[in-house]
Amino acid sequence: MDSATAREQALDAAEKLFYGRGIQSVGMDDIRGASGVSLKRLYQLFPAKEQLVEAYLERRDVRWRGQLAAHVERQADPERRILTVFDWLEEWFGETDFRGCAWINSYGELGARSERVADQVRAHKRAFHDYLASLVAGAGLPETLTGQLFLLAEGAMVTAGITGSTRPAAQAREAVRSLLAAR
Amino acid sequence: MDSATAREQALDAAEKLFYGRGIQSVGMDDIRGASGVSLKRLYQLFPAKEQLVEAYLERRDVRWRGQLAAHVERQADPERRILTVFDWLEEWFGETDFRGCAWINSYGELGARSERVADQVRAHKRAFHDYLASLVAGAGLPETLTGQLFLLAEGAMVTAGITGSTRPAAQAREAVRSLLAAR
DNA sequence: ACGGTAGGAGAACGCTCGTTCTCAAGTCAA
DNA sequence: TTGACTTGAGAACGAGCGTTCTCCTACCGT
Repeated sequence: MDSATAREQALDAAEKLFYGRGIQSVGMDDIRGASGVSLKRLYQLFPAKEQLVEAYLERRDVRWRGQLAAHVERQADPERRILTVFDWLEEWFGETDFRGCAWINSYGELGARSERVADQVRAHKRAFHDYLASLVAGAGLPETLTGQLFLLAEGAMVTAGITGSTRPAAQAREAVRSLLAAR
Repeated sequence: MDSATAREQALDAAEKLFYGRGIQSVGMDDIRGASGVSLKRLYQLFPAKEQLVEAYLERRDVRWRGQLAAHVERQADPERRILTVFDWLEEWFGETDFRGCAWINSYGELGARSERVADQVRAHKRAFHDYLASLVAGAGLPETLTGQLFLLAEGAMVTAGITGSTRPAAQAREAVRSLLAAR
């Protein structure tokens, strides 16, 4: 097994376990067991657990935002695009292994102790916020809407994570519809 | 020192440390050091750490909702009351030791491992949701508004916690104003 | 004064887990 | 074939921490 695939397998296992059970309750030995990558190899690729955590969050960030953007881009109408964000959230919330927002959860777990993780969470949220801002600008809507959409999306993510329901997505989408109509 | 005050001091220390640094990174010995309550006494009062965590979350829940209600009740106008919720959030976000919502953070940390903690978080959020529902009903507004207010409040809490800014409260309040005006 | 109880300080125990080490097996160039 | 190198399996190490235990001191009723 070459380095690149070992790295991918390690990250696949890390993502599944960290996201599903929390970061602190998953040991490096669990990662080894789930990935088939030996401890020695793991520590060659990621000299400490924290770096594996960072790599996990970063890879997931790229994928998460990529999938959202791919879904939204299927819509041509600029105003529809905004609503489609919440359709995508609803699909995500419905996945069987959905357990809330990985970054919000990581922040709750490690935000107070690891400045690197806290920075990554802030960067991810800023990127999501900026993406919403681009959709708002693309629809010719006032900037002030961006923060409101963002809060509704964040509230939906955290609530869906805690309750296990997909309903917050629909509620947020209805709120967005009202906000759009009010203009 | 009698049992009741030892219990209060233990809970005071637990709340300060658990909320400020996260639950898992605070040891029972830290609680002893901060409270002045000996380990023996601590384990008489709370036979295991998990029960101290539960007592911390429960006491904070009662206080948090009590303070919110006390603040809101100073407003007579039913519609103003709804907006006042977000004024109170803004004050809370501005406290120097504010570090996000204790329940959202606890859920991120322990939700996957402790069913008791997860239940307490869900109960707290349900109680907050029901309180908002009572305000909405008191103002004669449609029920569907409740979930939207709730999502805005949750989004504001989580965003203020991550960014350290009070701004999400004002943004959420503006969104609520729009939603109220749209009726 | 004195025996008994409670409480405190902190050592001790046992487990988990991040990280490193050992050792044997496999690989490849010469 | 040989010898240097890499790798994997898993033991070992060391720290942190939840929990319990030991021992000593202080206080209480008689």
